[in-house]
Amino acid sequence: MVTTLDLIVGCHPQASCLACRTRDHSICAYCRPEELRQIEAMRFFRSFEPRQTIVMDGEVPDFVGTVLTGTVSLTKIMPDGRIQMVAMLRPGNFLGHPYRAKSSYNAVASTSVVMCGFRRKPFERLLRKIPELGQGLLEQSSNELDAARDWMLLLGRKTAREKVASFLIIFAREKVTQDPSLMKKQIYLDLPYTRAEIGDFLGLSLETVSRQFSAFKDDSVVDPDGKRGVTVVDYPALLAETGNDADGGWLA
Amino acid sequence: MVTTLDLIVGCHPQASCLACRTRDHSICAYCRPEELRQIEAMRFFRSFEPRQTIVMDGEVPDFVGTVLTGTVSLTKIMPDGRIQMVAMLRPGNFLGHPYRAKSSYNAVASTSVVMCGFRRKPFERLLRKIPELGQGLLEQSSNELDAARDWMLLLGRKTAREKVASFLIIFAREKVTQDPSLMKKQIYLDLPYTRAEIGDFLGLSLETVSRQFSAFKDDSVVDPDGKRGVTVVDYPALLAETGNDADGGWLA
DNA sequence: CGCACCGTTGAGTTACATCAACCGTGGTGG
DNA sequence: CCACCACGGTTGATGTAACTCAACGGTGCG
Repeated sequence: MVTTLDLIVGCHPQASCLACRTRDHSICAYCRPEELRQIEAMRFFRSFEPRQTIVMDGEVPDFVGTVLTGTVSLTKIMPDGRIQMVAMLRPGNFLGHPYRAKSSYNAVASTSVVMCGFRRKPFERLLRKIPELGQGLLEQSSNELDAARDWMLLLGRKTAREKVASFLIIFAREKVTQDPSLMKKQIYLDLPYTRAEIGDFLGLSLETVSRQFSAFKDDSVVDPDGKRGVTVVDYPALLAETGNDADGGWLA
Repeated sequence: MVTTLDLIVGCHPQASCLACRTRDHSICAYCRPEELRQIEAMRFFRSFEPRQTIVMDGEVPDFVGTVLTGTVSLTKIMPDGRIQMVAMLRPGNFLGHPYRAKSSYNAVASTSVVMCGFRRKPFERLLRKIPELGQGLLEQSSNELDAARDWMLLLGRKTAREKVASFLIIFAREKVTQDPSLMKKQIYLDLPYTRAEIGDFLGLSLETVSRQFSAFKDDSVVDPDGKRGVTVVDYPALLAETGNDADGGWLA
């Protein structure tokens, strides 16, 4: 029997991880069929609704896992309520730190999310048995570190305009790398965030985010639809507004 | 024969890694004497002068390694010259990403630095042979990721005053954890940075950094000596100025 | 219908950057 | 030896980018 979840995930839970669409971009990338079978025996799927919190800051999560579909956002909150987003996990990315007890951030599903999870302790055992998993985990961690550092440059030194351009480029580039011909066409993006959340992402108020969107619209660079949709009208122009040189950063 | 380098490092190069003072906080922490012997055979020491650059952005470094003494700063530079520091490596921390070619930041020695290094390729081979090294590396990476995320909250959401307080607390806490009685005493800090560099650290101009130092002096919280030295007069007060709740972050 | 939520836009404020002057220190070379 | 300069730190005056407060419109939902 094929369930909705199966369709979303792209494989039947009882089928092999071999069929998993996101495997190549996940911690399982280096695993061979033999190891995948061991992993398969312990994994389970969990799905989350938009705005549902997955892990709370300070909490000891009993599960870790890979995002299969949707977007998970990691945020930090100051005692007085100021919020900063500190990571955006997309399909293939891993949530949780093995060997670490408390979480140091909130993890919230920004869209509908399906994850391939493991209970923490058994996963740690698995990790000791399968060094390839460790390599995958290290690679994930290094990628996130790179992203975090690009993000730090953005937060510390970029103008509001550059921040918003950089934000949009992250999503646009994802599509452009899939289909390079898009670079010269219009690119429609369905952002997983509200203006307020984009503000939390960029260290801006929601009003300035909105104003920058309007400014780019006036300059015929992007065309927001008043909701979460934006179409990038002039990709090269937008890229030039980020303050980076051509290939700069993120998931580069 | 014991050289100056030996004294700094705390062990003779020809002696065992067992004598290494920073081993417990490094990627070697999980290695057993047998593995340490393998590592020993490949490591070499390198020292750097203050302000000497270790790796350049875009360059392919042929060496990776652990900081033994001093402070190494990782910075990113925008095409127009804006600078943001993105990591501060202290003794025990690892510089470089195995399996990654190009560096995505500049690494500069902020003080005199001694590193325990490896050529990149042989290190990658070592890494495959010794899974414990991988675990150490993963832990380092996770720690840096945590630090980077605290830093992102700082850059995105904190005021100049909170930023400077947080900056000072990083160094003060290091001493306090060594000797908790210091918490109620005056703590002298020899910062490895100029005001301009602190600005690059915090995403501020050097002038506002200076002004915040003066403001804290007026409030009898710290007492800068006009150079790189500062004595923290009231540690709890400084802590309260960071905007975090008591235990908040960094190398916590 | 009424309400909650999201986005936009305007007016006024402010925290920080920028520009600029000044001081103390240490190094260098005449 | 001292004149000179480069460098780091401090402080003041001024400008401005972004925040805050506030009002208003559209959309979806109970």
